[in-house]
Amino acid sequence: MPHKNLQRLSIIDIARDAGVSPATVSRAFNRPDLLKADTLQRIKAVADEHGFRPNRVGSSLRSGSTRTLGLVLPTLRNPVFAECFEGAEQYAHAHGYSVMVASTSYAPATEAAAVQSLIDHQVEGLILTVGNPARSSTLRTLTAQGLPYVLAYNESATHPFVSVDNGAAASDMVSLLAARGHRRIAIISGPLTASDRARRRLAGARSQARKLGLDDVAHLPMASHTEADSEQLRALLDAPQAPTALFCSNDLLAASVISRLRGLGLSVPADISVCGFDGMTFAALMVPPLTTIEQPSHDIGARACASLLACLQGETPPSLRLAHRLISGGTVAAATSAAS
Amino acid sequence: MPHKNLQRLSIIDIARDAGVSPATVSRAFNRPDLLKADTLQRIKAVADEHGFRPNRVGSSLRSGSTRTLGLVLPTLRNPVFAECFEGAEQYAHAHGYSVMVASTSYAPATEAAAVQSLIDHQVEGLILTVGNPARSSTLRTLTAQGLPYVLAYNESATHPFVSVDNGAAASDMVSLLAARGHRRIAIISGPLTASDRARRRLAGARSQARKLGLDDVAHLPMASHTEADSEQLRALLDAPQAPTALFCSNDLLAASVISRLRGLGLSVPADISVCGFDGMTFAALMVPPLTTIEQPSHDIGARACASLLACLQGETPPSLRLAHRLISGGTVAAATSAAS
DNA sequence: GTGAAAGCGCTAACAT
DNA sequence: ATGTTAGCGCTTTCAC
Repeated sequence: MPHKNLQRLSIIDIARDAGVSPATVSRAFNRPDLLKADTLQRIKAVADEHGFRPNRVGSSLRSGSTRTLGLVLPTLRNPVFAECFEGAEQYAHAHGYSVMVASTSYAPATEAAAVQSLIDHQVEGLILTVGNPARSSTLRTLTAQGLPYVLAYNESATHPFVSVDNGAAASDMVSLLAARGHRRIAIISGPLTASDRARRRLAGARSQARKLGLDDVAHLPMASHTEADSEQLRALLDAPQAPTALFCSNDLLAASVISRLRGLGLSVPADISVCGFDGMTFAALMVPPLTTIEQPSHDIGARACASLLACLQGETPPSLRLAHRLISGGTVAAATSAAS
Repeated sequence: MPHKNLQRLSIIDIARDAGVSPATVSRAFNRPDLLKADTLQRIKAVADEHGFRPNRVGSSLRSGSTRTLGLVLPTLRNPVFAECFEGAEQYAHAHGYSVMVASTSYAPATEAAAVQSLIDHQVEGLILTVGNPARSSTLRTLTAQGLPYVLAYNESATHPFVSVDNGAAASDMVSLLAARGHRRIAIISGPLTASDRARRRLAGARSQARKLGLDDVAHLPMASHTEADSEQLRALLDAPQAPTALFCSNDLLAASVISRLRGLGLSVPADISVCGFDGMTFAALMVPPLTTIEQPSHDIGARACASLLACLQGETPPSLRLAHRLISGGTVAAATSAAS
């Protein structure tokens, strides 16, 4: 049974008890292959007896390696990012790394602080989702420091990333809506300045709408990324030439839109069609299930982690656009005659 | 503009440049009040010029304090736990602490590994949600090590915790159902062995059902915490004396149940009533909104963190049962004549 | 196959 | 108000 060790033991104590030098104890944990079998066994026995485990702080300081990665995400309350975290966490653990997460609430100041805190902790690299890679001072800081990083969800010409092709995905969704007979589509998003992804999705949707000869795509930006405003929705739908389909730039927002529409007395998809983007697990449980674009979030996290670890090996892994998948749920119906 | 500092600077380099001793640079960052204003300013200037920040690994090793807490949760994909994380993270940051999270997937082995990893990182204390506090070997390890910890969501007679009163909350829900005329209620849960919370909720519901003279509460345990099985549901509802209301032990499961019921051709609440437990933000966006018990998850995280920090000060904060709130959504209707 | 010794970056007595 | 010094726990040449 383990002794109560209030005062933590060190490698030196174990060395003394096992009748070896501290260096040998160190080897027992890091390069066990270098030791004679019975030396190793004796050391392990003593260590176990005391419940001893090497202090990573000492180890990190001496070796200059913390084997810890940083992960910076807007919010874990969006299940999409939570999945990404779990993907990254699992991949990291499987490869001997730990991860420290920080959430930024989409605020650049919080983002900068989070990254700084992670750097202070001597993380060896970062995975992050930022508002806009092109304007991110955080990213410039990282480059200046020479600290490896990989973006997740963001796309960029100048920074390494793992994402889906947001433009193509939005385009696919517009094609689906068009195939269902919708010609007047509106995009609902959060603040564009805080999300280049929403901007890319908007651009992709508009371009495809033009290509298919649909009406101009209206854009309704909300103050929040995840909450729709009833008044704005009502105004949009009361106008002449109101859209028959609402394409929301994320699933949480889509759920909010559907809920608000119901408050306005409209039913989805009977009165109006709605779709989202993200493919959070929950979307499939909605009644009816949400029509959306599924992003492989777990994989985005895992692959971003893989890329980052490759960076740490001195490689320069390519940016990745993983496959998205259009999930046809029950919130998009065939367009009927003009609504009012 | 910051120089490119590939080779990280140390306090000694800054000291040399600023013409002071290393100790003074250390004080500039930790006890700035001890320095003469212009010494401080000079040091800060030099540090800024190089983008220097003290290495926390060195600091932790020397001071014996990492100012980092561990947080161990079943899964961040349940938004309830994500909110808890954000509550803890915010509280910790506001008090100068960082947090390392780990998710366990409800697996005891993963839980043990996660805790060990956190201990290796020399966290100063832990907040954790375990399957069953009474049988948790992890908790025994922590006690043996003398490492402070606070449970979140769990209730226990022997371990410090922050939660709601699960039994009372379940009892409230049963009262609501009874008031709506339901006399045959079934509880749907995940595996009970993996969640003492589900067990407490079941016990609370049963006790209240007896008190109100309702029929015996049936219990239908699913293989997963968050996914309902259609066959099991069908069997339950096809039986004579089928329940008119299904009380699910968490919101994710409730959403799954509602979705499966729809697959069986049943509509909620017209054909059958369903309610959940957790109060995840998303529950309010469901159509109709889910009837559930709201737990103050953000607060549970924050208060658990506060309690843990109090432990670190040598205090012994009391366990806390925070207030829950019954949210009457639209998934519970008045019971009609016996279903079939 | 194992030991001795130096030092990673920092802080905390203890001096002055 | 600031400097000197020792050492936190560990890894890593370099010996033997």
